Amino acid sequence: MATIGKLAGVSQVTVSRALSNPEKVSAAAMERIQEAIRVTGFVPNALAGALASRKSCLITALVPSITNVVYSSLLHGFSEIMRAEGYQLMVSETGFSPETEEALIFTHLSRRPDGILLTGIHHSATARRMLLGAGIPVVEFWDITESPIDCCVGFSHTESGRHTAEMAHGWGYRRAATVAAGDQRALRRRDGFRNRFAELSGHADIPAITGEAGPASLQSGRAALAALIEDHGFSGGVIQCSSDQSALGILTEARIRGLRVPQDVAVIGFGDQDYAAFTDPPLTTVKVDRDRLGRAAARAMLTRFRGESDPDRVTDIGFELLRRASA
Amino acid sequence: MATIGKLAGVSQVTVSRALSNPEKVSAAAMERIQEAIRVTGFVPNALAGALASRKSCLITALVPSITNVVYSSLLHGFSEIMRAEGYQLMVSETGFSPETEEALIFTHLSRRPDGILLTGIHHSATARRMLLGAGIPVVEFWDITESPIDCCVGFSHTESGRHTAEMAHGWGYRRAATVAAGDQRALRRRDGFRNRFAELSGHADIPAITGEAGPASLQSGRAALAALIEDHGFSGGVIQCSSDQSALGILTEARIRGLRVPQDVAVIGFGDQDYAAFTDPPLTTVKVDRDRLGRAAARAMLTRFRGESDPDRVTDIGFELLRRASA
DNA sequence: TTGAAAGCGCTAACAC
DNA sequence: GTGTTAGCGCTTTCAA
Repeated sequence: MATIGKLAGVSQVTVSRALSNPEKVSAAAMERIQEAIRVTGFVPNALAGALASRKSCLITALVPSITNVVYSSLLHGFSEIMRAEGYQLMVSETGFSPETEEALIFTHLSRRPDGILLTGIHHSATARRMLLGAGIPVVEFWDITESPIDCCVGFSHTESGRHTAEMAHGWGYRRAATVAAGDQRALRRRDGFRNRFAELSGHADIPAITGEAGPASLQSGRAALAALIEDHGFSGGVIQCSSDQSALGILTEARIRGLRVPQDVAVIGFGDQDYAAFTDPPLTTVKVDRDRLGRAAARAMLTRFRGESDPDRVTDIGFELLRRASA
Repeated sequence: MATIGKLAGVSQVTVSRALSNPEKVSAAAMERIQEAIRVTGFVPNALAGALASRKSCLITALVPSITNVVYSSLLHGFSEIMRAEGYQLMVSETGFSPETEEALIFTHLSRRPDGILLTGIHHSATARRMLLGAGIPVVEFWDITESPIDCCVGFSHTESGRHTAEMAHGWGYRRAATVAAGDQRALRRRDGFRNRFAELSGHADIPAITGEAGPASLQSGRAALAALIEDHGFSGGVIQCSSDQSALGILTEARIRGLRVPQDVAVIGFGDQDYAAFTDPPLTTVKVDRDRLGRAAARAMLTRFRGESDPDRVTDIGFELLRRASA
């Protein structure tokens, strides 16, 4: 900046102002400064700027996995809004591990972000302490709780499971099974479903296949149906899956085994992936408006930046069970 | 750090050393420092550290879209290795737009990353100038060229199209069509295919449906087959698609129209998404080892950090046509 | 409208 | 092993 200033015949401070408060610089000086910038290819150092102004224009996000469309599409919507406001996003993957999350929160906080976005509402005690100590907006998304660190926007996973059970029971299903990935939220959807379906149907024996924490794959869905039939004596009914991926696997395995969907096996997925409407048969699934969620999370953060008093701490964006032909 | 020092009875510099060169600090001092850190919940300021040391431990990446598994899985592999070496990743989406890319390169460079990762080999002149001026490693991935900015790792899209044409012709197909998204690389795969297939079959009329730049969707695939049949009089043969997504759309539309795959319509996708082996029929598709690509890109960058002389400028990781039942 | 001075929180180079 | 000094490249006051 000093160099630019020399070239333009002004001081370094004026260059700084030209970049951040253009209206406070005379047109003549402005022109010479811009010319000097063009000639030199000057790129300001945002690190120094952030250090001096205590504003990094950086938002940090932690998600379990970026290859999972559920999270990446959320980040997409979120970052789109934040970028329009001048904020950049730094993302890391926790791989569904609380320990990794804790370590990453420390690393991220050391970059002095203006805000932080976290997945889910369960964080280690140390993590909570660091977050609180950082004194920046924290938004937890994809789940809700009455006691967020700062604020949260999402929906109740337990409720989505319960609702799925009620609808399935309403459609006449009397037998059920569940296939879930091992992560916190998938398990709560599963439990919500099992408890409610048991209440309604009077059958407490609802076979459950539980995978590892981590992304469910089509393969794991296929294996799950095989296990359900061969190891658990599952002989028909509705299967609640924790993702559309595993639901697609079940559809595939069912076809290979000559089972009719939904007559012999009915399938309900979760996520409403873009292919869900085009599987054979089309997948009945729980849809969460991820675009809206991403935007709501961005709005919550921006509201906090503006320092508005008494902003909403918890935003429930709900879910919707889309009935298609698979159940 | 000064506060920590005071609590531990040492100077601020010793605290700094305790964190970055623990071996240069006495065990006694170390212990008191760590205790003070624990008590205060101190999180060092990486911004200030980066400013002073001219090393940000930040890698910046630009991809067209993070919701596209092709790119996100690459980032996943890349960041995994980089994180193990102490580097964090900042990602932004260009949305397939060169203008956006240029603007983002400027923004990213202002954060003084230690290296930058770009998608593809086509960048604006201004972008190239900025990149060169930054004096940091630049790795371009997902494509190759003889004249990278710094280095590139990927494969030849034209060649993958040509190879697909040769194989399809070898399998006995004599008629073809293409369905491509509008981005640079999809178009080169398409052109490679069309040129080679025309040479081999002697039929120069290969109907081509070209979409917008941006992610192809299942829907666009369905629409493409409809257009092929209704507008282009396509009456059978093999269809080369620029993604598995659109290929799945074609499979879907074919089933709805009562067309047999591959007898009436044969389909070849691109990407080998995780569901490709499980569609009905399983999808013949071009596979690129994305994990390997991500790792190769990371290795290229790390090699440059070590300042090794004469590192490989271009790494071709190739591709593979997986024949399944759809063609 | 512009500039001078101070300082953001750290690391690098040197002394002790 | 530890401390002192001098910046890193900006923004923020304050004064002119």
